[in-house]
Amino acid sequence: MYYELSPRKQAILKAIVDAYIETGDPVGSKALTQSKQFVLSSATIRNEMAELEALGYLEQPHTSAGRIPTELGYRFYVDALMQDYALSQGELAELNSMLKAKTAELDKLIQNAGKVMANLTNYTAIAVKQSSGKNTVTRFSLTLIDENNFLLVMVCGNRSAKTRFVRTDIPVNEEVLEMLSQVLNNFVAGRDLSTITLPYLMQMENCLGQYSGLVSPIIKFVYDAVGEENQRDLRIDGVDKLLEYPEFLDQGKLKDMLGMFDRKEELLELLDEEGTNDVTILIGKEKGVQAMEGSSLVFKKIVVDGKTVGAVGVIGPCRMDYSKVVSAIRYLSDGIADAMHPRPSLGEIPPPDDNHK
Amino acid sequence: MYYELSPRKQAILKAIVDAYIETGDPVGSKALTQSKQFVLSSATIRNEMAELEALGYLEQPHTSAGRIPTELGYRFYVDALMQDYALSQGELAELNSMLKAKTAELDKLIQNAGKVMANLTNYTAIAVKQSSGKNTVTRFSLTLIDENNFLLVMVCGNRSAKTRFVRTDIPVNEEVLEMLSQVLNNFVAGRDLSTITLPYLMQMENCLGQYSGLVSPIIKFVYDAVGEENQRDLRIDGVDKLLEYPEFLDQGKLKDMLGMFDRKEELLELLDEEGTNDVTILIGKEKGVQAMEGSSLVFKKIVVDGKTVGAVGVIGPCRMDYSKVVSAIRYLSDGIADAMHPRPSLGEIPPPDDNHK
DNA sequence: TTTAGCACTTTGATTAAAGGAGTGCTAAAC
DNA sequence: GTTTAGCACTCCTTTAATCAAAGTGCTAAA
Repeated sequence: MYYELSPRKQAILKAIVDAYIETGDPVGSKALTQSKQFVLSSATIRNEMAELEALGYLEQPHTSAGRIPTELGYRFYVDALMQDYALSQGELAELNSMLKAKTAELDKLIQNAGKVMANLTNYTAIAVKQSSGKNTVTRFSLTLIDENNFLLVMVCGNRSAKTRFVRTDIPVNEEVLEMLSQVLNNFVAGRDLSTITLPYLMQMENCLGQYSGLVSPIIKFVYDAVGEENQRDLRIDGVDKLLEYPEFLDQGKLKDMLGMFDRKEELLELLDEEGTNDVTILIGKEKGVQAMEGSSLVFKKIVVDGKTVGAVGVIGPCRMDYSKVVSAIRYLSDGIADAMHPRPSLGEIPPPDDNHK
Repeated sequence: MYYELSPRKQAILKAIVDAYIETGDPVGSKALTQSKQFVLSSATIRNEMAELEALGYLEQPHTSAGRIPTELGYRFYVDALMQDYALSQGELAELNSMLKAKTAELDKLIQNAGKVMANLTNYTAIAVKQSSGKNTVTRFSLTLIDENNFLLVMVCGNRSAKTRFVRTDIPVNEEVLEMLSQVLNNFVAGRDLSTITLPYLMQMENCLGQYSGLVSPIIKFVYDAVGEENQRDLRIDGVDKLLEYPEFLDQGKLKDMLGMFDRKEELLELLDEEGTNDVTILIGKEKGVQAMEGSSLVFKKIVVDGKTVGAVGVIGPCRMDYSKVVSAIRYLSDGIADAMHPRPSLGEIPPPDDNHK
């Protein structure tokens, strides 16, 4: 698809995107000739720009403004034209000081990553602790608190556990809980989380005799817990950075963004983007999310021992300093993975056994 | 301080604040006479307004606009003039549906409280789970996973639970865990979290015989969990609601707010505001926080058994529908407290100082 | 194929004028 | 003494008009 662009067109496109990223003003033919990098007249450049526009890489805000890149233009830029950015000493120092902090705790690392990222790039940062896709329920454990309250613990295959306090109007005791626990384990233990649906859980009701009244709260909690387990913890830092970019002064855009930050699900879906294990760049509405119009999301998964444990990234206007952002994200994501990897020390979560039991 | 206001001045002030809260436009003398509630000419009202301005309750955006309340004006309004707002059927239903969810888990309740609050009031909601300094460990529960792994669950007095996977090189089985659990419960259950220090935990080592090797990961976990439990978790919902109020279109204000939401410490400090146990209203820069200029924070602590376990509130423009907000917050805060500590007639949760086992 | 030249469009900033809202003050009425 | 009608004044907002700047597309020549 891209081969249709002559080297000269590519060079012009690159120059336009670079300039637009830097200034935010539409760039005209004259500005390019003045930058000395082309020995062409503005008229020639105008012709090329007109063709780039016809091909869909550029657009004009209005008849007589300069050109700005379209989503396709940015796409081509990041795929083929963008140069690597070498992080400065100061930037490296900032990133390292965070990574060197003596904690191998993923939560903390990811939390800090967001802050550092927002600070360094001057875009809003996102950081997510991500549970790996396939997960099973290992077992349930019920702990009596008093006759109207017990604690439900759901232990998952990926070494995580969810707890939930359950209040019940039907008095319970150790024996009842034992019984309940067996039924629950028979029904749900060992199953993949995704196969635990509401209708499936309903079947439990029959097995509980006089305690079938307990089933509905429990079903709800199991269902919630399953949902929660699939829910990842998304942090967003530096929301106020959005305001530094005029594209978000339009209050409609800003509202879209803030709404998305609030809801989070949409954002998490975008982060699920499979594919590459390197930095992923989503430009504008590429993935069909309306609220992303005019914005780009750049992120990289954090992979430890072949498992995705989270991701860090940045969200900002399409007119984003991609090369710097990509370098920073790559460095940070890899750095966190490194920090997580070594030293199996006390109290840490052990690496997953291939089989237990 | 307030006695200097004649009843008529108070009525006029109230009418102005009410009108301004509703429309957001400065209100002039004519508008008040047209509202039929005063049998006075606009000239008389103008005189009163001029005096109210001299006293510091009103101000004019410019020479020939109407008047708007000053911070002092709002203060007097909420302290003395504001009428109670009766929540509508629909609003009550919304609040109740959240409270009725059969979970006594504070985290979830507070999480949902924020969402419901933002939705109901149309202002940005804040919800904080505040560990009261005083929290106790109710009990421990150990669940075997396989001979080298078990799950440690710590149940706290304030209805929260922490879990941790423990891997051990010393093979364990149900009996060992039972024994461990007893030792743990003897040592730690019922104690205030703040009294659980590292040296104290170390003493456990002696009681465990051949399993004393297990103690160190457990100690680390308990210690971590205690720390985590003391951390306050501030959630902010409905940030995009800010954009519905023209006072935040001024991008400076908006940036201040978003910055404050990002940092959180400042906000947490404001929430620490002691004093009343009812709804607290902070207007503008009253507490010396620059970023709060033009904004108000309304919140109420959630108190269970005399202990503050969190708070819910709302943040928005000074021109806020205080009466509705206050009603909603009061209802929700009390409702959560109830849900955490249901009526004793059901004989449910024993007060935390009760003996355990 | 490239370029110089030029007419054309659109934006943004500036200015001027008109309209509106609300006030403060004065003097008269209650 | 209080209240009110009347009126001049101030300041904001909107609209329209003008002007300069920026950038383009097109044509014709190099």
